[in-house]
Amino acid sequence: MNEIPSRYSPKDTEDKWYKFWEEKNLFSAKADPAKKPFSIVIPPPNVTGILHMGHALNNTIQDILIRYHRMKGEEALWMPGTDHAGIATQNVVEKSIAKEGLKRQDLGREKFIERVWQWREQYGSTIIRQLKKIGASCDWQRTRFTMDEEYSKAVLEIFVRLYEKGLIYRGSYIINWCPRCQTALSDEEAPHRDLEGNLYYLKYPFKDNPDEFVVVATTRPETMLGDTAVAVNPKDKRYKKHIGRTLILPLVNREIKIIADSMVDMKFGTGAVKVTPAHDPNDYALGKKHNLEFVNVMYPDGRMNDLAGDYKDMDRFEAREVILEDLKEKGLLKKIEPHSLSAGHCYRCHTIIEPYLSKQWFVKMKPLAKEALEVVRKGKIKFYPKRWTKVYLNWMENIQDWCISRQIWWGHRIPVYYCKDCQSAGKEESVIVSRAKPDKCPICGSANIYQDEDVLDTWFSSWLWPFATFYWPKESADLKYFYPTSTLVTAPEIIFFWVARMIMAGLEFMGDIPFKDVYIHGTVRDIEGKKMSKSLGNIIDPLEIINEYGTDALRFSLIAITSQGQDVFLAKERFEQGRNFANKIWNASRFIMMNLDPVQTKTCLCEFSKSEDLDIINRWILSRFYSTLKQVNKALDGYKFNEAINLLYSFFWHEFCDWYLESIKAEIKEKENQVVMYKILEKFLRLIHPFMPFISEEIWQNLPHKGESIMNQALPHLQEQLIDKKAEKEADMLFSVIRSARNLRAEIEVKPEQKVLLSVYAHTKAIKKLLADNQALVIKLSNLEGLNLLEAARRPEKTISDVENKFAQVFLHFGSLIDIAKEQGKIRQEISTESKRKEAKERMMANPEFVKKADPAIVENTEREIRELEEKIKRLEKLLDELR
RNA sequence: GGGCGCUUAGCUCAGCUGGUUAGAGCGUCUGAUUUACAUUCAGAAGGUCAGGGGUUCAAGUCCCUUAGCGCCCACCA
Repeated sequence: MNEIPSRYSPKDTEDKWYKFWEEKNLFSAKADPAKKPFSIVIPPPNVTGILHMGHALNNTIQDILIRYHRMKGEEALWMPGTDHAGIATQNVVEKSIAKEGLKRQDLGREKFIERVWQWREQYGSTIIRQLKKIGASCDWQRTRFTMDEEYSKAVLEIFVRLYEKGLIYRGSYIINWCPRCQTALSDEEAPHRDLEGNLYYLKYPFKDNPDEFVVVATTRPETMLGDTAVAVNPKDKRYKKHIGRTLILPLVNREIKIIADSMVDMKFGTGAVKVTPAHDPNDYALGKKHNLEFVNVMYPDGRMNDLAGDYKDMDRFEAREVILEDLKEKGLLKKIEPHSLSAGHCYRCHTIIEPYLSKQWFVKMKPLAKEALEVVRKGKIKFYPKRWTKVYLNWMENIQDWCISRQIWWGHRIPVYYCKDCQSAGKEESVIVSRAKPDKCPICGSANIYQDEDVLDTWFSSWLWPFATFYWPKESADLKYFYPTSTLVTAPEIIFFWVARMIMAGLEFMGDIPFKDVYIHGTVRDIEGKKMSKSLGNIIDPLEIINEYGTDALRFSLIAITSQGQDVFLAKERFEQGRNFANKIWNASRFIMMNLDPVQTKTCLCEFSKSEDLDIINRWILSRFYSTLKQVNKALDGYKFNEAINLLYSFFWHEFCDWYLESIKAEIKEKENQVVMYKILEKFLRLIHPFMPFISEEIWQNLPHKGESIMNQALPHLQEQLIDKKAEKEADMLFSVIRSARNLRAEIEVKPEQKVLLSVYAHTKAIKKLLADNQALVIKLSNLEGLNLLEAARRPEKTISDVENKFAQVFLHFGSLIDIAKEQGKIRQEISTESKRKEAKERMMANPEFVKKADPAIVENTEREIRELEEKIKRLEKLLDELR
């Protein structure tokens, strides 16, 4: 066994085991009525995606849950797949063809979409390969894509059903328009960001008196070209007399009226607001109400159009500057004030959104939201951490209709057709909503029909993910078995986009919630708290970490620093802890394997069923293992991953390695040591496997074992009878004497190789017996020449004492005379600290309220502590006396 | 304008339903290398739990408040 290298090398093991798991088909899940289902649908990454730390965290958490439940004996399905990510993907492919000097319009719709599919063939599996690198145990044979034929059918089905139910409508409204992507966006896709801008005060002259003005304030002066009114509050004394008068809109010389509406805030700006119904949602409402003209002055790409007169073809921001210049020249720019405002930004390209009037398709959300609110309010769906519940409810309560049409090519084309003949006959626009392309117009019978050019919002397909991945609307045994899924693991950014909508879709189309628990993890940030992004250059690439430290190290460290739902501040050095831990597991296992008699691994622990059959150290470590197991289970069931992994870490390193293996080292060939160390290692590997799948498999395969892979073994079964609090206490006592000895050695700088004599006066007979029974252990671990158990509480000559030990007075024999003053100082210090503690406790006891109201166990505890402190102080005083 | 989170050791953070002397990792300091692991071991130093007020027998923990940092939502022209 000497050929096992002394360092764990992830590169030699990871790909090997991943391939093995795949070949053995160990990730696959089937509906099995005999087992409890556990299912997770992956938040489908964009096909354009490459793995970042957020993915690494998100998918590590899911993999831990899946592996954990699989090993618990449940039928665990992790449904993988990718999202076609309409705008993002189209942008990427547009960039790629731009290298050939092409625009998508040059290719035409069909050819362009062909190119996107080609692109997907070539690069679309990158993210999947990368997920495999982090150990994700998805059922890859089920991998879905939101543009798959079956999936697309589900998307159209949903559209048609919602339309038939009257929940989808088409209409002209002010929507969020990205002039760069040239498409409408939903409100969620246009997050507001603060901007430092200006408030411009413009003078609009009266028609009947050009020397008289109304001053309006605006942040977007370029939209003035589309003004069709000026509004004032009817209660505003300043303007009351002007209501109904006509103004001449400067630069365009359009006549516009002053109208009155209570919506106008008298306190803002001048109290008079220019009304641009085609370029502002508020103004749109005013326009509708007051029957104003809607003048759209921009092209879809953000340049001014022919209604903008001289400003035609200028970009909107260029036009702003020129318009201001021109107004200034005419003396119509009264002043400019700095003004901070916020504006929507395209979530794909960060361009400032233009509120834009256009005809789009919408989903009525209020009816869908009703039940989605109920299921969360009633706790049928639970958020972890809980606080996200409120965020969800708040959004759902104020839900707005959802703009679902996008003016791009890549996506599910809207299943709506129009009849050209009807249109040219000037009839009401005929809308044919159909799952398949109709042959002829149902009204006029003409075959001259065409499909709506728009595609659907990507999220309109994502919200079906928990059931469309099971080939809904077909009924299948899998859908029945695995739906509703168990847990959804995602990031907070995605609650509105996806989580909320999945809940609505699930309830509407499946008649049931899509998942029971929603675990929201934090955002991965850099060490300064900034979001990791390419443009900031602060990315830590998970693949680089895997390369340098190993996947298990990556997973360990990510999980260890992620407390429930808090953002993760990441520095590269954090992965050293994971790497070191993997190495520790490796070396402890290596040590065990080098000393393992394979015959003994067949021995059942139950041979030592009576506790006295095992020595204290073995009883202790077994108890500690099962206590840890119990706590880990509890932590995982409550989604406290960091707690679970920290428990495993400190158990293995600080208890199993530092104390247990060191304790049994000299007698490692003893049968009981052989059996216990082997059993614990093997069980520990199973327990750590969900967190660190590769190293656990590698070692487990090299240990004597039954079964083909650790990943389909059962989790260690909790053996309550082996949790032995008495053994834990006794081991603590032994360790504390050993620690005392080590401290004293350090205090007087005894050379490590120098053996010294230790005298101990145990506070109770039980402790004395324990020490007597385990002399060899204490001697070994403190490097003593002997252990002298004292009959009386008297200081032996030329010794120093450990004043802090709770269980015994510990004296280290020191060859020459000791520094009496120092020893006295130490003791006095301790007497003083302990006296203060005792006084504090006595004050508590003297308080009748405490005795009356506190938990009796606490009171009893306090009393006991006072007694113990009293005894300790007495002992210390005696020690001090003896020094005189 | 609302809402949420954070403030605990030099750094990054745990700390659950209030109850022993508040913990970890990293870093620092002392010592150790024929011994499974220097990616290691033994030990040490380091904290008025952001400030103020309150509730309670008892507050890092619950409530109020102030300040700083961060995030989310909102039709502030």
